[in-house]
Amino acid sequence: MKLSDGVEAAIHCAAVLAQLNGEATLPGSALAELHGLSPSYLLKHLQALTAAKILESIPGPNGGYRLAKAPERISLLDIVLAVEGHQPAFRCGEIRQRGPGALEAEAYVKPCGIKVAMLKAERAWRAVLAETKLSQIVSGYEADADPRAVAFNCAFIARHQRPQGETSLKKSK
Amino acid sequence: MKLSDGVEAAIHCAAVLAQLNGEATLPGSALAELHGLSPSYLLKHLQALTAAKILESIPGPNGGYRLAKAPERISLLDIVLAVEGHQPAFRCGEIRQRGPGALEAEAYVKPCGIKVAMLKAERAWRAVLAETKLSQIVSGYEADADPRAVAFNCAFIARHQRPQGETSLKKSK
DNA sequence: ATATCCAGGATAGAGAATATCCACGATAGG
DNA sequence: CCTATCGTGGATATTCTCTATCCTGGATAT
Repeated sequence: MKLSDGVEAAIHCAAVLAQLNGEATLPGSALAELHGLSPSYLLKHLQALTAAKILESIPGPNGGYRLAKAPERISLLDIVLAVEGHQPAFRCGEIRQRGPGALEAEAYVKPCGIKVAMLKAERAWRAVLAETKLSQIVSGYEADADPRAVAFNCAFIARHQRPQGETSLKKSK
Repeated sequence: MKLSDGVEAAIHCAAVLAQLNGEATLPGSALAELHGLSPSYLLKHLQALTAAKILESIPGPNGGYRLAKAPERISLLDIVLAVEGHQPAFRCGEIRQRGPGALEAEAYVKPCGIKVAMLKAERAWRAVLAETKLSQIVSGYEADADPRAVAFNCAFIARHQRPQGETSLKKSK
């Protein structure tokens, strides 16, 4: 069992976008550069997050990505499901209905006990992810990470973010 | 994210072996036939369970598999880890150490907050699996499954199990 | 000795995840 | 109106794991 690598990248990106000012956006290429990831591949995951209404995308020059809602309302589960899909990790193949001794399909009204137990464990996993919000990740980062890393991140965001709404400040460089 | 199919087969097999009498064993080929699975492939998973000390194997004619300990002392987590390996589902790629603002490795003493959150969720998943014992799966099966299926299973086991310890009863067929 | 069974390595094949590329539509700015 | 920038989405190649099978060798009861 393995979560796809895209999950990690997606959470990191969402955490960065949570630090933008107001309606500002950040282009996908900047997110890729900041994390040292391939732009072409990262865009796929950003699109998945956009389709899941976690991010918003603004096309055109001065466009980019931003969060679609407050970081307190985005959970890690939202992000994981957007990237990984909604299928449970345990897929019951109904082995009990195979082999000699198999009965008609109608005989299997009660769900397989093994499936029930596995899905119960998965619900516990999802519950923890659901109560962990993006805002907690961000404040944890700002509190625990090396101040130099935080400062660099902050400056990088300030340098690349695009203010939205009106034609306003000129980018200094 | 997806659990390998072997997990489902392994749990079913363990549940069947839990229904054996005393020290009796059941050959891997019988387990494969009972579940309608390929013997060659199922053996791989049975070997993994044996290596994890969940099953015991007896070589030679009259040999086979049996549980290595009481079903109350075998959890679903034991089986899942034996088949899937002990690596967590979320592997932190230390994305935070990549990209332009990366610092020296010594600057990252505190673990990544994202990793911590993901592993916490995984611990919750494992905790539920750890407290679900094979004995519960078996009694749940005997209580909920179609009586005909239970009877067939029981008869199949009686027909194929191999009593151990002494040269005793002759198999009727 | 022989037949039965498990152990474990070698080896394909299938399918998913990873990684790129390109044509297209949208939009801000000149 | 033209152009440069940016996201969308499809097509494609590559890599890797899981799935599945086979075969040799070792152990053991008859």
